Amino acid sequence: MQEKSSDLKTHQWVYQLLRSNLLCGRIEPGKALTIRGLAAVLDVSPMPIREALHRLASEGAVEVKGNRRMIVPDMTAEKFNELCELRILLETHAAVNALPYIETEDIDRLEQLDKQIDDAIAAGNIEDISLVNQEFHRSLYMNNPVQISVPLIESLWLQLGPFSRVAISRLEKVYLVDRHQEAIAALKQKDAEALKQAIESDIRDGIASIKSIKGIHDFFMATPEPI
Amino acid sequence: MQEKSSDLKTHQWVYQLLRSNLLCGRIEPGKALTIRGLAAVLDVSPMPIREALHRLASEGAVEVKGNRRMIVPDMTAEKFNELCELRILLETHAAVNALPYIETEDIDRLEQLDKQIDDAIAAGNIEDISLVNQEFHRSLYMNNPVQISVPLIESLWLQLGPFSRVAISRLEKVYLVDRHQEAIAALKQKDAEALKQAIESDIRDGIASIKSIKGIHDFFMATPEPI
DNA sequence: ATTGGGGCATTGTGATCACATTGTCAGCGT
DNA sequence: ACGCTGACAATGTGATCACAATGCCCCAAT
Repeated sequence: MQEKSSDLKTHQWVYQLLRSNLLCGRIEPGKALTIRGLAAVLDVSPMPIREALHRLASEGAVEVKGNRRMIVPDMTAEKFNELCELRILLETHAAVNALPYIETEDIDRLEQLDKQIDDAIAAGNIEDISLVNQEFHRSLYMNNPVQISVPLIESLWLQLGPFSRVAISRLEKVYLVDRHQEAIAALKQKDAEALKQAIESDIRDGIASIKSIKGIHDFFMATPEPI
Repeated sequence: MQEKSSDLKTHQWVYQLLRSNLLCGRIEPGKALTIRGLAAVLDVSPMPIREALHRLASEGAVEVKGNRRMIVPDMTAEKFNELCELRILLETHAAVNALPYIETEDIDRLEQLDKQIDDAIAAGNIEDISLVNQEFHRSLYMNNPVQISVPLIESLWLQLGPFSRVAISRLEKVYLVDRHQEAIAALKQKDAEALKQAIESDIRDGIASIKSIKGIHDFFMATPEPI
């Protein structure tokens, strides 16, 4: 567990902590979260936990069940498809709209991040793969000074995160056609259509590899597993 | 001010109250919101206000400035364009994905809502126009049992709401090609492409009428008004 | 008259407490 | 042995309090 940075409000620290743990899947779907429980673990009062948890709930990262329980939502096949479709819609839009603002130093940073992803894949560090991959996408989209879409995209990531981890951990090997290289090439050529295709392919590759997992249907709650 | 329904948590009541006031533009851009101030007005403790305000902040409806002040964000021309583009992306997607689930009784409800909009326009009730129009769109998209996109769309509405009101109030007359009728016709025929076109045209009509307002640039903060 | 400083008011934050509601489980009755 | 009931534990919620930080404003000094 990371130390709390001193110039950060407690509720922000809690939020970022929970958020990053959800994004990289360290908190699993179905996990129950209680205010007092987390307060005891993190050694703060229940108040900042409430704030963080409610914010995550409003972003769809946790689900408030009935009147008492908060859990990390289970994934269904339909939800998964919809989340991926929305990722493609929003992220291709965000990428194309960031394109005019890309400088060479931004491309350098993206190449550096892509290298970090390769390292994480080589090391088999699933949590780093998720986090650095998200950082790659985010630092691409953030070049657009008008930031409306990134929070929406991150909401999708939050909902996909916990499930992705359990899914990816079932992959024997994370193969990747390097769509990030295609995206970087498109950035260098200022080719919006190629960039859009690269981002969409990148996302679809992830979907395809998850769907190729044997027994993946066991992880979808709403899809009754075949006998 | 509406009475608090008894089976509603206080913070939910506050949230919905602020939210609907933002959506219909009853709270203007630049308006400063303080926890204690609202607590005094609504006669509740500061705690549920904090919750509601922070949630609205995470949805982009209010902006936390520096360390102390919370204000309703000002609109810029660039933000406005991006918000509208994202509305088109997400809402056409949501409409098309809701199409398979539309029953005849759903269409009845939509026609009823469309009629309410006409009444509100005839009465010149700007707040009702906004609220009922949003209800029309929402009740269309909500037919899809997989609800991921609606919260994202509502976040866009929240950011557009306060600005729309001051803009629409400058329209001498709210003319409307009735795109809702086109949408309803597309629903009846189960024509996805026509539905998509109707929704996109509906949104673009709104943009066009706002952009046609003389002196509209005075409302965009980032566009310096001519001397 | 203008400007800088100091004190007061206001604000957000977080801890603690009190309370209502709900889940859980032991113990009793059948 | 099974089911119901009542009490206790746990949980979310909201109010109140204390505190630090920031803004504001009046007053004094130049």
